[in-house]
Amino acid sequence: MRPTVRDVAEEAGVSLATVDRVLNRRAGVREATIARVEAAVARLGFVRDLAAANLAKQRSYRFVFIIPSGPNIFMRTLEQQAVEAGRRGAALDRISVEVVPVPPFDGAALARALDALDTDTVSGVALVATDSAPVREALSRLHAAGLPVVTLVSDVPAFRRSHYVGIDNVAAGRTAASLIGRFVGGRRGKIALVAGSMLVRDHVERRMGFDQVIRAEFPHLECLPVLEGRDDAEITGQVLAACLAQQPDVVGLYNIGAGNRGIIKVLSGNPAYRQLVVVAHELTPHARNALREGLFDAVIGQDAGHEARSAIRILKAHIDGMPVVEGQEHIRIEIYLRDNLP
Amino acid sequence: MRPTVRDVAEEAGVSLATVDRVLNRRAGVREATIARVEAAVARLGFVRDLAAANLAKQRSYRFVFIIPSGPNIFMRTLEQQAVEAGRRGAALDRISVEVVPVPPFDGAALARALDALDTDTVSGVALVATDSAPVREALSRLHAAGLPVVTLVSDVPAFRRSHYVGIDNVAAGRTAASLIGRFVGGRRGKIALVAGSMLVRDHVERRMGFDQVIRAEFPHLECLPVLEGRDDAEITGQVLAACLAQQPDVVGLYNIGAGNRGIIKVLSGNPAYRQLVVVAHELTPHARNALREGLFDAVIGQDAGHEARSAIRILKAHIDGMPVVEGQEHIRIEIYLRDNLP
DNA sequence: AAGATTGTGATTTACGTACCTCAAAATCTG
DNA sequence: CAGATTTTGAGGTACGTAAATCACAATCTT
Repeated sequence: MRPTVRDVAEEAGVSLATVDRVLNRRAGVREATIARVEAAVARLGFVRDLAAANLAKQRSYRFVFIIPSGPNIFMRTLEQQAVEAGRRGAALDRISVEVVPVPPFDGAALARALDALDTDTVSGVALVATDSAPVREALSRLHAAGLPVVTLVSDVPAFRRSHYVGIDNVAAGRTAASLIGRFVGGRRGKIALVAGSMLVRDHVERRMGFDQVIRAEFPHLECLPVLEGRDDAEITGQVLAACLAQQPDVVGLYNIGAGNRGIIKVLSGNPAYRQLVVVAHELTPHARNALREGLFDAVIGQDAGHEARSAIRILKAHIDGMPVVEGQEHIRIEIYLRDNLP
Repeated sequence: MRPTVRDVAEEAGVSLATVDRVLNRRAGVREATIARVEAAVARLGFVRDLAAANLAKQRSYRFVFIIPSGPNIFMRTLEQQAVEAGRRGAALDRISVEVVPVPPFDGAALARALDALDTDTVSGVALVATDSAPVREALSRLHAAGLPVVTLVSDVPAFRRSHYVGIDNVAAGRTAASLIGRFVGGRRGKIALVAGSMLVRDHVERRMGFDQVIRAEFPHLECLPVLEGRDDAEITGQVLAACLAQQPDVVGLYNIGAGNRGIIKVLSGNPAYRQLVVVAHELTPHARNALREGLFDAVIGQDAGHEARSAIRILKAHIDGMPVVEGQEHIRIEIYLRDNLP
């Protein structure tokens, strides 16, 4: 049988109340006594039964997810997964999840949303970060209030948040470059790059990683300046169409951000574009179709459901003072070809 | 506040004891009363608090993982992850995990191990299945005894087990073929295939998927007969070396099973072999090095930690009568290039 | 109709921890 | 050494469910 607090009390030769004071770091216990209790805990290998503890504590967790609004399908999936994970968590643990939408690429709006949070009733925050000064300040305020903060998908400097949940975007960019470079197969030419905005870290980092590898390993390829599509299918389509019309020797295309629908529309509009090696992000239904039809050659994905669940687990672990299981929370760079579509 | 059994009792106009009988499907309640209680449950949206229930029940879960012994690093990782997940589970839920080693590729031994399980004290079984008649029969016996059974990595026919935790091996084979086909870049030639044994389903399925895609999409490539390395580095190395020495026009290599060490030794022994496009399975330290050095071109992986945790969650869900969260338990086919190594 | 069987209710204890109160003991202060 | 203060002990209640006991009523047997 597992040892209980009673066993610890007996082993340490103190009362149950004292063990309780030590375990819950309440004041009013002499150093020497604390040491005795801790020794007993160690000797018995006592581990607090979290289920029973939470039952007694009647603790509940109120988590807020701040996610960009708009048609970005990945963000919508993330939102939906967060809500669903919350619904499920409500049954087992006492978790509730609320989603607060904010306009995309708008640091000021995000900062306002952060400042509007009631730090007394909210127990943790997960957000897709736009990396700007007001956001960083707002995060510092949350940190000061003792709220755990998790960044999703796109990060901010490490000391502003408790944890980052998302892929390594530099590595994702490198991967995209490697795939395009190898799939192009020795031909020389230019590569078109489309991002949402250079105001979000994830896009900046992907671009960086991409550049690195192209320069180092595929010097016969050349990256064109990054187009900005604001993660909007319309705009993305327009800027890409203009670029392709103007540049004759494009052999590859890397869509760093969202707006795959716009890309697909342009590509399927001109048979010549089928030759292009295309890599995009996020396995949305559109991207999946494009892969199946050979319009896209690879898609780099990340598991929105995993990220939502992971964020919740991490916030909860921070509050409970439990360690985070790194292996479980690491978000992988997924590569999809036509052949491993789930 | 969440409704409790008391609320349900009041709402249904019956006593707590009756509610308890209905909820736990105990005998001695009239149909009409059962219906009334169930209506009340539905009306209030009552969900039993599993933590409290397990606390009261003093229920504990004893899970047995049956994993092939031997030097196969992936299997060793799986074992270690299972033990670790069990250690962690001991604190929260009351989970214990034991690992039973069996000789690899030995259906009779596996069947004996299954039959040796004490179905009274074991609450669930996870196994890496060798697919043979005695194993299928032993699984049927476990099923009859009411034990949930999860297959890991390699499957058996669906009605013999409760759930399969692992990648879609046919798709994995297709993915390998697609990568090799595209990386070869139009050259024509032969592809060497090395598996552990054609007695395990995962290897058979990978091979099938691989063949499919090569035939359909890369007709200029030809698959050589499958070599069997018994997931052993020594043997794998020997059969591969012999094959390569004999076949002059091999352009690609797919290692379906383990024994990457043997492959690497052969490849690094002859500079000419550096030209080969090589795809292997499982991101072991050796495979990782080989990727980094360009000896391997891609590695197809699966997350052993995820699989171990997933198996435990699924077994527990079966016992608790809770639904399985498919999205969470789906094991992805991971593709690793030099650039997205974690 | 007496006895057996079955359905139901009321009540209690238990699980392991948190947290509260009140009193007693130990230690410190002057 | 008295008085003040800090530390410790004893005991209780609570969390939400499981499960047991006992009592009684309703229904069925013969």
